[in-house]
Amino acid sequence: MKKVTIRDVAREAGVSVTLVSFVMNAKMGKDGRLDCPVNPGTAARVLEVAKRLGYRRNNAAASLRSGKSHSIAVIVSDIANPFFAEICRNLENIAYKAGYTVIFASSEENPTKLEHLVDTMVGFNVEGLIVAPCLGAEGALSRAINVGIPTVLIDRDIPGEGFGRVLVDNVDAGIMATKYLIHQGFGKIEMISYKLGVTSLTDRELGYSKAMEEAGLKDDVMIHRIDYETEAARKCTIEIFRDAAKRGSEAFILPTKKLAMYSFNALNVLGFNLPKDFSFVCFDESDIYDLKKPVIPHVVQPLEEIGEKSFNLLQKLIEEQASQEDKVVSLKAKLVLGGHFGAEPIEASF
Amino acid sequence: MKKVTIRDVAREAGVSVTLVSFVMNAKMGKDGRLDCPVNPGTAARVLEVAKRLGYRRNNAAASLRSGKSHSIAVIVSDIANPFFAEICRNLENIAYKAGYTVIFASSEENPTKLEHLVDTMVGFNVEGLIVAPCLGAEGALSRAINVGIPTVLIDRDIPGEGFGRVLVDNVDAGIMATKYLIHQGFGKIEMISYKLGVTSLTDRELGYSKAMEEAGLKDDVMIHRIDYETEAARKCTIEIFRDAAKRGSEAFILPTKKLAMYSFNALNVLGFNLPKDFSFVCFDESDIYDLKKPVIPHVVQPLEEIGEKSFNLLQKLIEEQASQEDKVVSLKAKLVLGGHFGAEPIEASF
DNA sequence: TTGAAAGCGATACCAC
DNA sequence: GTGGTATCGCTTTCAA
Repeated sequence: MKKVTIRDVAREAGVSVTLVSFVMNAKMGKDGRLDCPVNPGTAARVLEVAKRLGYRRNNAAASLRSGKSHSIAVIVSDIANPFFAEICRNLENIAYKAGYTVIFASSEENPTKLEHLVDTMVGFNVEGLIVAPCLGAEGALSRAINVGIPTVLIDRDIPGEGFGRVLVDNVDAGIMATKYLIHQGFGKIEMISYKLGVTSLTDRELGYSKAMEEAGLKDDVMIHRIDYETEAARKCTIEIFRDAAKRGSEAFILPTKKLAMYSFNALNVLGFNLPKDFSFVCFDESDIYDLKKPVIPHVVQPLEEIGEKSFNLLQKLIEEQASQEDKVVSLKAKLVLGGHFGAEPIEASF
Repeated sequence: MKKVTIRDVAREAGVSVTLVSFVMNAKMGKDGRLDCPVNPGTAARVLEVAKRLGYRRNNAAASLRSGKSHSIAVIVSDIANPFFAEICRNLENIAYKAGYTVIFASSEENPTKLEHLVDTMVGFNVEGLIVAPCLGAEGALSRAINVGIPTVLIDRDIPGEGFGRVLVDNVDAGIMATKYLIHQGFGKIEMISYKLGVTSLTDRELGYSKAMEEAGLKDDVMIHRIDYETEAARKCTIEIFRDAAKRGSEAFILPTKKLAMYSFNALNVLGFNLPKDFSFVCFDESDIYDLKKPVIPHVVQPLEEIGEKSFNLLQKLIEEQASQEDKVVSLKAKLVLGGHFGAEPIEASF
């Protein structure tokens, strides 16, 4: 019931605490023996006693003394968002293999909470941070950098020196979605977006506009910007589609999954059908995209790569081996045209 | 760049470390003043210096000394599963309001990893654990209990004394789903499940069998058990439905979202339609359930309640105020028959 | 190979 | 109200 310390183990095994510390921290050499300056017999005894007594190292003490914790923190803006959840999962896997423990936390798009979380994490002596910054995160994250905590930004960019960055090229994603529709023969292509103003969205908008202009469709550019996740936003979407039919719109780009859901709902309510009445290019992943026939084209981000690259970068940063050009990783999104369930997804570049 | 300690603040403010500690831990009283035995002027000076120097408390040190960390750990079996992600989000919200920081981790259904995580968390001096145990978790969790770490089990049950438990009544959920279909006039009702053998699934199977027997349909009970998330499992599902048509089956209960997805896929492949060819009752939540017309009946678990109740129970456990009957919380699942998007979901009890 | 002893940065107890 | 100081459990010299 009460805590077993290194001293208890030392006393019971008849050795010094130093020895116990050595043994407990030794890693297995390739020859299956502990690579530490301890007599194998002694080591074995220590191990046995530690196990018998149920000893567990107190990380707080260890990390207080050593300044290392062998753990990193990942702070996303919403852990319940499958997009982030999947990144977290991959990240955790990679980090685990590298011997790091990952602590997750969710800022819920709340800068105060984010600040609190950063403080807590830094207080835990985590060796680095991977953060999907919410609005207003600059202050807290700059401070983290300033006290020497390596920090990698994912998904959204914010201004600031010293951050590592693993970002998806959202301008390219927007261009790709638009070009695909143009290639399909559509001209009256519109986009529904949020008023939010985060880089991931504004970049997609930019890509859309660019591609339209390049195709000589500048005058047909139409971006509807609705509120972020409110009931009004859902209703607003219905109105957009009601008018769209009158306007003769042919296709829509829905730059987030939620926007796609609002749109499906609108079609349902208005009695429209895909692809008879409109063509869509959606973003992210949804059961619906895959199950519709034909499959709804959707742009997916390389979640696995985001997890992997961000951890690798952070590790380099921690070990102070990151060159200036290592510090920005740009990834490409992919347009998926097929692949419901078992079938291989068909990827396309436009 | 280098770390600012409590001593630096004390020296700079011309007071003792004790004073600084008092001030840094003081909470705001309702009168907007710090409720600690410190001269307000002194306190203000300390606060100012702390801010100017960029002081942050070192949690490792604080928790080493006090044995408290004001943080809890939540370990789920798969953080990328929306079911768990949503629970985590709710949990975090409640805990945050109660002044606790939550650390999330994912065991990836791997008992070794779970053990490692429990050790790390305990090492961080977390004050309690909320765990969705994977298979083989008994050992690690019993040890946690034995060293006095309050632990609450969610989603799945495992044997063992001392755990708090917040579980959904899955037998009831199975009964509810079955009764609904019977009430709709179906008799040839089947279930597709996994070979897995975790309580959440076996209880749903049990509920199904019970309800069928009660309705005098004992001879029609048919449970197909497929492999867990393999390509073979998906294909197997197709065969099940091919045969089902010949057999004259009328309805299916799909006790997880993934099983529902396999089934939708099978219908697609075979050219069957809902509800023309079969009727479904699914589990969990999916964009598809809501968007189909009519909405596909599905059984949902009270995710918010699971988060809330498990934290509350853990807090009681930590404060040693949990009576024996507090330690088991049983929640009911709900059958949702309508409510795509904005509309209020229609709940039914059968 | 082994051990003694000096801290890491807070808190908590006790004096003043 | 304020300050001195003994820990918390571990890692890490440094000597033996």
